[in-house]
Amino acid sequence: MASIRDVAKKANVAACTVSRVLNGSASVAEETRQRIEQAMKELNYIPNELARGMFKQRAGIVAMLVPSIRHPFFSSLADQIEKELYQQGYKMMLCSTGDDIAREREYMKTFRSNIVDGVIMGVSNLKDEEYEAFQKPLVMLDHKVNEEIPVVVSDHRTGGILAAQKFLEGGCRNIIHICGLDAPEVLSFQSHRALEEILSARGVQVKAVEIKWSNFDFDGYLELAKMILEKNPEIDGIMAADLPAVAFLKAARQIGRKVPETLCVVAYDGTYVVDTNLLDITTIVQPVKEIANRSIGVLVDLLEGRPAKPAMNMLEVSLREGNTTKSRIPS
Amino acid sequence: MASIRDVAKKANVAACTVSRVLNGSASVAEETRQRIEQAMKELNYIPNELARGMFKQRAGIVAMLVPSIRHPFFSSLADQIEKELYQQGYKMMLCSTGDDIAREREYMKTFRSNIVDGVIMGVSNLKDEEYEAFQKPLVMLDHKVNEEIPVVVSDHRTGGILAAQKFLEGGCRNIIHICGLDAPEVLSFQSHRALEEILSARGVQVKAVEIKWSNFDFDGYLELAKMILEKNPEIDGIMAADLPAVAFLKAARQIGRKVPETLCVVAYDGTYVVDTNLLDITTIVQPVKEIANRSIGVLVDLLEGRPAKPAMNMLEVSLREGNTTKSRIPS
DNA sequence: GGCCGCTATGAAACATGTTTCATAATAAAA
DNA sequence: TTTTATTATGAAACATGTTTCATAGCGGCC
Repeated sequence: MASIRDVAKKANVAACTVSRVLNGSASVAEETRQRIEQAMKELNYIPNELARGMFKQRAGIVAMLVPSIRHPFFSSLADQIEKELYQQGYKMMLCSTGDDIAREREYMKTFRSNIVDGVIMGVSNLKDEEYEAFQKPLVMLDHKVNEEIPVVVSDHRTGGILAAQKFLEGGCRNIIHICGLDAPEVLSFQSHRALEEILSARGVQVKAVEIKWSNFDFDGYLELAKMILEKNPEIDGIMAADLPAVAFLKAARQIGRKVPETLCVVAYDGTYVVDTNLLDITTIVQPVKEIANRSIGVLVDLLEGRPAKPAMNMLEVSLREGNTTKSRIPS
Repeated sequence: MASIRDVAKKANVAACTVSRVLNGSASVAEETRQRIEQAMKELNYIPNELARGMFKQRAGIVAMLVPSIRHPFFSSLADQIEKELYQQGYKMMLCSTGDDIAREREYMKTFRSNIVDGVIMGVSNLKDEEYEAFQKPLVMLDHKVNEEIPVVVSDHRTGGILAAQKFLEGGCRNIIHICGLDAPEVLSFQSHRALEEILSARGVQVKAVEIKWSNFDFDGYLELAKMILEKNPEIDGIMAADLPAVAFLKAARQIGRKVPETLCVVAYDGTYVVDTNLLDITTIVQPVKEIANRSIGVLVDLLEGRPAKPAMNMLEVSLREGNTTKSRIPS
């Protein structure tokens, strides 16, 4: 690999002059510049980004940590994030934890070693102190650590409210909510709070069933869905992420439950998984593009020393009405 | 950020001694070691991987370039690749081109600048010379450049043959194959060749319709599918990647075509998209795990200077029979 | 003619961790 | 006791690109 000094030697100048040509950082005589450019071409020279990054204290890479890369929500989000980063001149390092805490901790440690400039945390199972001790710019998704570390989050409370309305309109009395792990900092749990608040007030039962996001396996979801529906025939409403929601629809069909007549289903996320379904699924849609845009906006501002935006970034969700819920109950 | 010299100063030793403790590369007196470890802890020291990589000429990162990160096949593959890389001590940089040649070229240039050690190419729209000129270890997926650059590929020919048999069993006479861009180096096109070879010999029509993998949008596929089915009522067989295959199933239902009675559908890839469908879809399954395993195996051998395996790595596909094809035609 | 200021360029230092070579000190062998 | 081997450690060089500071050359101005 040709280095800047090889180029310098070939062009009969000092290394610093080559550097000046590379960066346009100072004036170089036209004749010298041409000689240097010629030498670079002949040696097929490409500057070593590691060395550059060492000096600049910048790697040009942002890490994103998610529970699973193939999960449709996270792969859609990573896709958008990579596009945003590309536009801002950064590359994306994408890592998954499989919801394994040790792995999350290990990756966080790696990220501190100057190999990335900042991190988007799409998973957060460590203790708050561990995020606070992280000395680089960090953007948390769906998880509030403190007033300092920026968070980007969908308005899950509204998501819960919109879903609750659908269940009420459908006359449902027993709802199951398939959700992520419960923890006060996990903001997506707000949807559950809202759901419970509204529905309990009307005497509707709401039960949470927790599952992990990683290592998702559709057949597992399907079995779970069948079991739940068979053991609890009184269940008449389901809220779940796209994939488990679809599993419930498939299970319902297999055991002969009519949707939406005797079972209302609301999917949560709005990835392409709901689009591919033969049914038109009622869905709470998270604004993936805006989440990516805001996350990278906030992170890059931090990285490049621009004034910090507010730490809390809440983005609107929307309801897409399908026919897995009833529009109005005949009274 | 504390550097190795700060640690050295605090522990009253030279930097090289700290380095020896870090790497266990030479003997250090027990008492000195403890003093150094203490200093590292107090300073919250983490070695700078950029500097390390510069010396070692190794970044510890492998790039993967795909047309789209959210495409289910590529996100599943990237997921497995990341897991394999993790086990081998590498991190994954995941980049997408959106099938844009300029972007692919730009990323390839970036990858040469020592920021990654090697590349897995899940997309390949450049000229062969450009891959040949790339001076780092490279593994191509589904694309043979020459006898030197390693390729990992599914046995698409067998995939085509298996599908052809299903169409013959179902008595289909007019097949449409939705496929990627035609190019002699794109090995996935072998499935089309096989399909055509076998079916033409039996007087069955086969037509290829080319689409791009990136920026896939299910509604677009759905429109395309409807248009094709409506304009060509004679079509009675479809082979397509999971997502467009599902689009055809949805389109068929919307315009009242019976599957499999009057339309046989074979999906190609076998991602979770086929699992989520309410129908049990006949599918040619690519061995994603093996592709990831083999790709990283070959790449890491190259990176670590182990003897090269054969350049061509062909992996078996399998057929998963569902009920979107007919098992046997009543004669 | 002498001083000012600008352009072009190089030498050297720096970013950080690693390695080679040299040296001192101690232990073992003769 | 002297020689040899071994252990522990540091100084300096290296990997590569960037920046600061110094210097030389040249045109313009009074």
